[in-house]
Order: sequence, then structure tokens, then C-alpha cells
Amino acid sequence: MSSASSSPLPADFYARPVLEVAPELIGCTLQHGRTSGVIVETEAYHQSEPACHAFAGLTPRTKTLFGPPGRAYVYRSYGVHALLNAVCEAEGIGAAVLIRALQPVTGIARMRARRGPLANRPPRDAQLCSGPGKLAQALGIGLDDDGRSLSRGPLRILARAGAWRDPVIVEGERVGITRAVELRWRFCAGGNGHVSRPRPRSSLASEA
DNA sequence: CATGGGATTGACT
DNA sequence: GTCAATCCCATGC
Repeated sequence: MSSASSSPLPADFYARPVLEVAPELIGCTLQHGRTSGVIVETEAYHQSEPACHAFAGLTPRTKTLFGPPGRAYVYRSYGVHALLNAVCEAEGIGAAVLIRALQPVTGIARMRARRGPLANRPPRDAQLCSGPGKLAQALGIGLDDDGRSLSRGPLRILARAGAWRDPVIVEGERVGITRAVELRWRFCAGGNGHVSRPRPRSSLASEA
């Protein structure tokens, strides 16, 4: 019937320029155990620009970032939140796509339980995964997942399917960084209500 | 060994 | 709009 189950993206999908991969991940499904959601917001990072962790070179923290493509790079932000990235380009090059927001699909009750009572206030589902720290908490992704494959095992990203086969994508500037702020390396699903703030400026005229 | 910064979130003015 | 919480790790003495 209409619920087409799609396949995990192979490692080769990620072995390309990070600026190609980042927009193509919009509409794909991130799955961890029984919880999953459609990716509606991403950002690209590359060792050539100073907002990327790899800019300073290979360190213990960024070991995974320089490793083979198609794996998860998970690190702690502000001492509080776990952030999930998909490692891209060839091994030895530090590049990754930060997964910033999901539209929840399965395991929503479990996501609400993990996120706590704050996420149980309306608009509930719009706030469940509307940020990189939020989605990691909702899906139970932690530092333990650093280095894991995104093609095999409990943590996977599945190819676009169904209504998400050809999404409208809006570009904008990356969020929460202090350097290379002018690069428009943020990609969002156009008009989607599950994107994090600030919502990107759409090129479409304002609606009546 | 001490210090400072950071790809965030939630609470508050 | 502002601001603190909180931990990993890069840097420097």
C-alpha cells in the first residue's frame, strides 16, 4: 500500500561534496530504534571554513569527522546537548552535515517521554524535534553513537520516499555560529512547521 | 595543570 | 530581546 519503506542510504551517498549532500538529506528519514522522523533542516560544515570543528585540524574530538563517510559524528554542545552530524566526503577530509530538525513520524509517544513535560505543551509535535539538541534527545541519540554507521544498525538514514521524493528547499545562513556567518549553508524544507528558529527567509511572497 | 570557548535550549525582561 | 547552565577539549604556561 502507500507506506513505501525506503532503503538506508549507502556510504557512497555521503562520499561527495558536503554542499551536495546537505540539501539532498532534506526529505530523508532519520531512524533510531523505533523512533523516526523526516529530516526537514540541515547545515553543511567543511574543514575549509572556520565554523567547522575540523578547521583546527585532526584532534581526538574530531577523529570521527575525518573518518570514513556515512558515519555519525556526535559531540556535546555547550556542555548540555548532543548534536548529530553525518560525515561526508573522502576519509581524511573533515566535512559533515548537521541534522537540525525532524518532522516526527514513528515513536512519537516515546519521543515525548524522552523530551519531558516541556515538549508536551502545544504545539506539541512542532517542538519535539525542532532543533539539533531536541532531536537527539527525542530519538535517544547520545555520545555513544559517535562513529556508528548510518547505513547499518539501529541508527539509519533512509532514502526519500512518497511525498518527500522532490521537496522544496529553502537556503539560508547557518545558526548559532560566530565565524563564516555569511555562508548560506543551511537548508530547510520550504513551508515546513517543524524547522528550528529562526525560520529561514523564504523567497516567496507573503501569504494573504 | 588552568583557562576559555562553543554547530543550544529554556526561562526570563 | 537577554542570559545562565554545563562538559569536552584545545590551547598555553
